[in-house]
Amino acid sequence: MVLADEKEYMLDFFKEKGFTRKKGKRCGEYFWTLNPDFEEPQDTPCVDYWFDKIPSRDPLTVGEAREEFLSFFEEHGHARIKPRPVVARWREDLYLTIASIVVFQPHVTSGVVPPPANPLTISQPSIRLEDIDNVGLTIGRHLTSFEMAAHHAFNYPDKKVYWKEETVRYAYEFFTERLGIPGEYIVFKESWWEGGGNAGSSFEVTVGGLELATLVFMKYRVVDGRYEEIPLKIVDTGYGVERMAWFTQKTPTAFHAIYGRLLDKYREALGVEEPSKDLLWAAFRAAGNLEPEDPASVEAYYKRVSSLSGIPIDEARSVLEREARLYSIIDHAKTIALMLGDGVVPSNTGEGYLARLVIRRALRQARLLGVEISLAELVDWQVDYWRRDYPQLEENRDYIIDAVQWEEKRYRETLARGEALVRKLLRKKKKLALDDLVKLYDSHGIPPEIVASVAEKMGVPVEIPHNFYSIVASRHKAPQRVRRVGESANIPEEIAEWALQYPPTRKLYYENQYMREFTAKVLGVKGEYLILDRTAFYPTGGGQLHDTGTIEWEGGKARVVRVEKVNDRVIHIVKTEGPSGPTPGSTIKGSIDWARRYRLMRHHTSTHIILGAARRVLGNHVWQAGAEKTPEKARLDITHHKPLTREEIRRIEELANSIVDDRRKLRFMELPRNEAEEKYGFRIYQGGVPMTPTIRLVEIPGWDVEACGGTHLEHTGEVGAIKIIGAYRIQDGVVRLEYVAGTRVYEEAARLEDKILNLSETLNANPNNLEARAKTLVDELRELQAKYKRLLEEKVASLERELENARIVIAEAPDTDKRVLQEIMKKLTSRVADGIVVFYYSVNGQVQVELAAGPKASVNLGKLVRELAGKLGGRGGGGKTRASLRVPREKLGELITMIKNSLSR
RNA sequence: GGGCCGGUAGCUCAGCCUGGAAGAGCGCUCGGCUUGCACCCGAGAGGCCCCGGGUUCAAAUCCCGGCCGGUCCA
Repeated sequence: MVLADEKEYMLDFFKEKGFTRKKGKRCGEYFWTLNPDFEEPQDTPCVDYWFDKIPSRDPLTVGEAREEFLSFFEEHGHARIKPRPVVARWREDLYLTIASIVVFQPHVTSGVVPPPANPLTISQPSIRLEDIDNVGLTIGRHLTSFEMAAHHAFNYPDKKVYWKEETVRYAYEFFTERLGIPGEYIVFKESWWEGGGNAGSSFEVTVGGLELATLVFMKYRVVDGRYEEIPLKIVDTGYGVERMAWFTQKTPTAFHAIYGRLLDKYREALGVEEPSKDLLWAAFRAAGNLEPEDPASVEAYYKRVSSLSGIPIDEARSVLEREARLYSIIDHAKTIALMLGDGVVPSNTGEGYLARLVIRRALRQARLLGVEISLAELVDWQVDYWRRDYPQLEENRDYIIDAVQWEEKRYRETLARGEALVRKLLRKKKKLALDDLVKLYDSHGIPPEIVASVAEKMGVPVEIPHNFYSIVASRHKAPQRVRRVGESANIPEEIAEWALQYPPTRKLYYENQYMREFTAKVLGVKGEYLILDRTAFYPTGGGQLHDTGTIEWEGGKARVVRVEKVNDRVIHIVKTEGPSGPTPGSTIKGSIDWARRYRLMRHHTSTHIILGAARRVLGNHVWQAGAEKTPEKARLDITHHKPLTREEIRRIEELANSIVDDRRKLRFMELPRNEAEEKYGFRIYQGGVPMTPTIRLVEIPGWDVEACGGTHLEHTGEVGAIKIIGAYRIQDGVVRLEYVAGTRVYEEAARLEDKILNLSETLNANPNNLEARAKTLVDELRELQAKYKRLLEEKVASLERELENARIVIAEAPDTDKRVLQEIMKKLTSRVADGIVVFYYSVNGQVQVELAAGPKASVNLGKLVRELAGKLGGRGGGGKTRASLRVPREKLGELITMIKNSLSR
C-alpha cells in the first residue's frame, strides 16, 4: 500500500548539499546520503550497530539531550510546549500516550481546535507496551517508556508554516551542529507512514545502525483503502531522546546510557554482575540483526556473540539472559513510576490493567532472577533518579509506593494460590498438558515459567511452547472497540436528524441557573418531540438528569417528561394534556419542576466538593470514573486501589462539609480549550473530554475546577449539608461513593429514624434502650434454643431406648427440619447399628417419610421404598441405608403396616 | 466491556463429574502428658454448603438468574 512516488522524496535540500539517492543492496530501500561508501540505508538489520565508531559531541544524559533538542527548535522559532501525562485521558480510543502527536489528537488534527502554538516543539514521555516481551533482550532497541522529542507544524489551507524542505534541513542541522555528527554519516531513508487513519511520506534518519528520528508528513486520510488529501497537513516528527543519549555516550547498551549509576544500583540489588566489556560489545555488534520473536534468530545472536567475544555460547547465553532480565526490570520500574505518577490505578480493566501488567512482568522477571526484592523500593529509586525530569513522580511518591506494595501483595497471593493449584493438579495427573498451562495462566494468572519451576521441584518436567502467549491470545475473541465512544442520546435516529434543521437552542439554564419560568417560541414539533428557540429545561448530560415540568400555551398545556440534547439542540419530550399540542411559531410559557432541579443542583455541586475532598484525603490518583446525579441521591465513582476505611470515609465527609460551611462562591467560565488546559491542567477533564474549541469550566475556588455542563449553586453553603450513605468497591480499582445533600439529608435521617422506630415497635422497646433490648432478646433466643435442644435430646434418648428394644422405630418426626431430622437419624442408627428409623410428617397434603438404617441392618431401604412407592402410588428412592418417600396422606396407615411387615421379617 | 476460574467450619481446602446421612488439615475449647521450639495423646464446640428460582421423592452436587471475588484479554 505504499505510494512510492519518488517525487515525494526529491528535495532541494538534498540537491543543495550534494546528497545522492541510492537503493540498498540487501534491503532494497531508497535512501539519501553524502557518503560514497554507503551501500545500505544504515539501519538494522541491514547493517550492524556501529555508531560507536562515529564521532559526535561529548556524552549527553537523557535530560541534556532533551534540553539540547528543545532549545535548538526554540531558537528556530518553535514554541516549547509542556508534555502531557502518559495516560491519554483526552483520547477515547487510546489508553496511553504512545507518541507526541497523540497530544494533538483528535481535536487539533481534525481542525476543531487550534494548536497551542504553531510551530511548536515538545518532548513527550510515551509508553508503548506492544514489544514489552522484547525489552532487555535487544539491549535498548525496545523500551516500554521513552521520550519522543518532536517539532510539529500544522499547515492550514490559509496558513502554511513549513513542510518537507525545512523539516529535513532542521534535522540535518540539529544532528550536525548540536550532536556533532559529521554530515556524511547521516542517512535519510525513504519511507511511508500510516497510522490512525492518516498517512504520508516520511524519512527515517539513521546513523551507524541506529534510527535517531522519523520525519512524517501527514497529508492523506485513508478512506476505504484509498488516499484522500486532507486540508490540514501536519509535520509530525519523532526524535528518540534516549537514543541520542545512547549515541553520544557510546555505551554498549542503551540502559547504561539512560540509567548510569542507577543501573549499578539495580545490579547490586538484583544480584546480576556486570559482564565483561568484551561480551557487552559483542552483544552490541550482534544485536542489530536480532529478531526477538524468532527463536532461531535469538540462537544465532548468542552464537555470534560467542564467536565475537570468544566466550562459550552457553555462558554467553546465560549471562545475556540475566542481563535482559535486569534491563527489563529497570525499564519496567521506570514505566511503573510514570504510569502511577500520572494517576493510573492498577486494576483489571483499562489502563489500570496495563499498569498491573507491567508490575507483574517486573515481579516475574525478578523472581526468575531468583531474588526476593521489594519492587516498591526499586520504583522508589526511579522517583529519586527522575525527580527533576518528571516532578509528578516526587509529588505522588507516597501513592506510587503504596500502590506498588499493594500490587506486590496481591501478586504474592495469586502466585501462592497458583502454586497450590499446580500441586493439586500434579497429585491427580502425572503430567501437565499444554491445556493445563494455558488454563493456569488464563484463568489463574500463573505464568508458565512459574508453573514449570514448581512442577520441576516435584520432578515433573514441563515444556513451554515458544509461542505460548499467542496460544493464549487465540483463546480470546478479537477485540471490539477499545472504549465506549461518546454517550448516545436516548432518542431515535430520525428525530436527531430532524432536530438538526433547527438552529442551536439558547440555553437559559446557563444564563441564569435559578430560572424557573420562561417564555419561548416553538420552532418545531414532531409527535411528542418539541424544539424551542430557547429553554430553561436542562437536558440529561454530564451525569445530571434532565428537568421535568410543564409548558403552557394559548389554549393548551403539556407535561415535559424528558429532555435530551443533540448537537446543541435541546429536545423536549412532552405529553400533551388536551386535544391538541403546541404549534410552530406560537409562544409558550415553560415552568420547570423546581424541587427536582434544586436537588439535582445540590447533588451536582456536592459531587465536585466530594471529588475534591476524596483527592485530598486519598491522593492525586483519584479521578472520577463515573458519576450520576438524581433528585434522590448522587454517586461518584473514584479510582483508588484499596477499599476505603471507615476513617477515610468520615474524613472525606467532614472535609466536604467544611467546604459547604465555608460558603465558597462558584465561578463559571467559558474558556478557549488551550487556555483552560494551560491554566488548570488536565484535571479539568473528570467527566470526559468535550470535542469543542471552548470549554465551560466550573470552579469552586481553591478546591476544584472541572469542565462541566451541569447546573450548579451560587455558593457551596447552599448545599446545606452532605451525608455519605454508602461506599463500596464496584470493581478492582474503583470505589463508589453515594451521598445525599441539602434537604435530602433530613429525609435520609427521617428514613433512618423510621427504621429505628419500627424496629423498636417490633422489639417492643423504647428507642433509647434499643441496643440493650436487642441483646436480651438474642440471649433469650439462645436460651430457648438450648432448651429445645435438651428436649430434643430427651426425645432422642427415648427413641433410642425404643430402638434398642424393637430394632425398629416408626414415629412422627420430632422436627420437620430436614437437616435436624438427618442428624437425629444419624445419631440413632450409629448407636444402634442394626436399627431402622422411620420418621414421617406431612407436607402439602402428602406424607413425607424419611428412613434410615444402621450399617449392620440387613435391609436395602432404597429398594424397599421403590417397592412401596409403586404399591401406594407415591414416589421415592434412595440408597441402602438412607431413603425418602412421599405418599398421599390417606395411605399413611397402610404404609406403616407395610413397613412393619416387610422389616420385621 | 468480553472470556475463563472460583464462593463449603475462624483459615486453607476436599466432596460436585455420576443427586441419596456435610468432611480433612490448621486454628479454637476442655482434659491428659510435658518446665522447651510449630511437642504428643484424647474428647469437644464450630456450617443459611454466596443469594434467589427451577428440576426431583430427595440438591452442596443438575439447570436458570443474580451477587461477590480472582484472572486473562482489549
